[in-house]
Amino acid sequence: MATSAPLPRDGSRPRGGSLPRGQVTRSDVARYAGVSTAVVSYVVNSGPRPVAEATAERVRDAIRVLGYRPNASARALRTGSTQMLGLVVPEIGNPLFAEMAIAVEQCAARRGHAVLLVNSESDPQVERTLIRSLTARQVDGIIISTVQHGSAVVDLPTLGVPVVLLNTFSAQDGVETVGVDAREGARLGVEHLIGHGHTRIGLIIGGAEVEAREHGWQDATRAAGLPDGPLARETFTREGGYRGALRLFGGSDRPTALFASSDMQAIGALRALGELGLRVPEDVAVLSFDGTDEAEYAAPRLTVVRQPVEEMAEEAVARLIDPDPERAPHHASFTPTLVIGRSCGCAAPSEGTATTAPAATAAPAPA
Amino acid sequence: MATSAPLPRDGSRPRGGSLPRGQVTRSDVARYAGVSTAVVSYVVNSGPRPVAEATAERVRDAIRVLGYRPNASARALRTGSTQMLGLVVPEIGNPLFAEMAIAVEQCAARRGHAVLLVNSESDPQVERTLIRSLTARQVDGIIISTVQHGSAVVDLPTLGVPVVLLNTFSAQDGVETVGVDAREGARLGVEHLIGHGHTRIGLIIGGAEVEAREHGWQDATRAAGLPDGPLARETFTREGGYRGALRLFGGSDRPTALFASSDMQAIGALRALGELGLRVPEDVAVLSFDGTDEAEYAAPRLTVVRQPVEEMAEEAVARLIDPDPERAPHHASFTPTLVIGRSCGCAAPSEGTATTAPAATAAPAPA
DNA sequence: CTGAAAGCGCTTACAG
DNA sequence: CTGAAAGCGCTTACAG
Repeated sequence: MATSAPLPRDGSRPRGGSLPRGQVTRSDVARYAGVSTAVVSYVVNSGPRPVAEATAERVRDAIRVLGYRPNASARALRTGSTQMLGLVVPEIGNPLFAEMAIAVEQCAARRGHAVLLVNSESDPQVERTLIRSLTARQVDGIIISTVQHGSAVVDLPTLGVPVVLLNTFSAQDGVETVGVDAREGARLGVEHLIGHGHTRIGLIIGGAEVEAREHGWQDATRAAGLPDGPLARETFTREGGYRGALRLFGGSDRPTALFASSDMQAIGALRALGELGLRVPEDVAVLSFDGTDEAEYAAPRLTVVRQPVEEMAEEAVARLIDPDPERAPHHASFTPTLVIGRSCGCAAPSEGTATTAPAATAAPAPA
Repeated sequence: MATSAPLPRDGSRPRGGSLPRGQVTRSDVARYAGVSTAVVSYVVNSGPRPVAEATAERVRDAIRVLGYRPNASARALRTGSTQMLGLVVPEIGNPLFAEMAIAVEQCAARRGHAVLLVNSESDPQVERTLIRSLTARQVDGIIISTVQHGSAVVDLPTLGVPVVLLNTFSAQDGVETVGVDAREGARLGVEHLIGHGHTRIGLIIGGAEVEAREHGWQDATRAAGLPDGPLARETFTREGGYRGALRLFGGSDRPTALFASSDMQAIGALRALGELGLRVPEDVAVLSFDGTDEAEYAAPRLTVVRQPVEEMAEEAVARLIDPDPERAPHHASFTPTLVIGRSCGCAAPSEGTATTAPAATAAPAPA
């Protein structure tokens, strides 16, 4: 009735004795409990067949005594699911992506999935290789947070595994996408600066292509009847922000406010402004896009347009793990919110109680 | 000669045709190339048997045409190795651990291993669960960066998988450990502050237990014949540093310098000092332990005792992947270095060229 | 140099 | 409620 002893392949497995050494398999458990291996599976997985309580108890005892742990590789091979998700980020050193990785990992963990994290360092070639290696590892789905907005990251459909693009501003053909309404977010932020009386607002942004945050910045200034401010294209890093701010504010005809497309750039800009002898917010108001923890501890605390990172991560994970077969791939757009700090010139909202959460939160923008 | 067509288990596999749909297996490749499945393996793995060049070429063609990708779960089941490493960090939101995760991932990738990253949020209970779940996923080894310095994280030997403790200050019984010489690092930093003429140097540190950084701080002050400065125990976070600094510097008899046990705490302290109306470095000199990117962009730039994160990660990964069977588990201690910024009161070393690397680096401390 | 076959540890129809 | 058996996709002695 019990299955036969496992055949040693190289002499390293035990030949006798009741407590097997080395990896304990379900067949050891079956033998110890005096049941078939199928029953062990039924108990471990609570199904798909019912098991008499007395039998189940014997199996659970055996599992405890032997210290049995199911082999995930075998299970994955059999079921076709590894219960793993891949996450591709462009740079984990950027707190925005670090926070995103945390959020994704926690959402996935709640659903019993682990996360294989890879870091492309913003290199499209590396990104492609990493995505391929993730599929080779049989992940059940891949979340890609890419810097390559316009371009096709990789030939997604040939991947043979569900993909969702996270941190993408707009819909893309045939791919699930999740992102923030960056245009509206930028508009909201710049509008706030205009509300403080600024009429010349610089922009630091990335890449070469015109994207949503630049449009939002224009939307706000044009709606107020103002001319476009000056603009600097730099990488989404502290250094990029530093260089951009030196350029925008180093001359005589400088703007009185800055909208930075990322917290990292704003942090770099703060240093540049300090070196130029400009005070924030007295001489230059600063507002940035992202809303990471680091921005909260910048000096002065940054006023930010906050991306709802947790919600976005949750959506991406949910779509991968519980896809809606009814629906074609679509784009989920999240609404960013304004979080007031000190860098925009508002009165300090929570001076002296910096240990708690962000201060005022503006109402979500109208759809 | 070619193996038979795969048997569909549920009708989803193809019944005929030369180009299989769904997952392409090595048996499809074998059939297409007119060889046995063994030969496909030999080609894919470049061994263990030699293959005639013409045959190998046919196999490579078949692989290309069919888009074959080996199934990692099957390979793992057969070989007993997943080519995956687990990495446990206490909080990925702390840039020190984010940088460590990047370094580990890159070292592992160079050796063909992927990294399963999990985040315990400094909860020992969660940490235990995560470690167990990592072993259940058959990782080849686990790198644990824990906050639980003194205590046994988990019953490591029963895990049945190699473990190295990263970011540990001292040796531990029967476990591989890798860490920085924190005592010497702290001594080095505090000595530097004393060199600036400070005689009363506060310390912000974590946890409840006395550890290496506290000893190093004492070593330096006592060696200079100074009394111990005041001390605040807080979490290793920006908030912890903020609270600690308010306590240490909020009274009348305040120190003139601060040694923070982590960059995060120093960042929080900078805010507190600002709110107290104290200038850095004029009124209070600040120096911290870690040396993350964020510290470089603090205002003012922090002078830090830098942990060689990349080297430590490399060592940890190497020990896991290429263990030395000759040697008993031991502790690898790395030497930290002093990196001068502006917060300690030194003349600014690279003002205006902040886009490049850190400035002066002190010689490594004597062994 | 190449192939037939066993087996890694699981899950799950199928038959009792 | 329980068991015998097939099969997931690989690798690798073993035999030719």
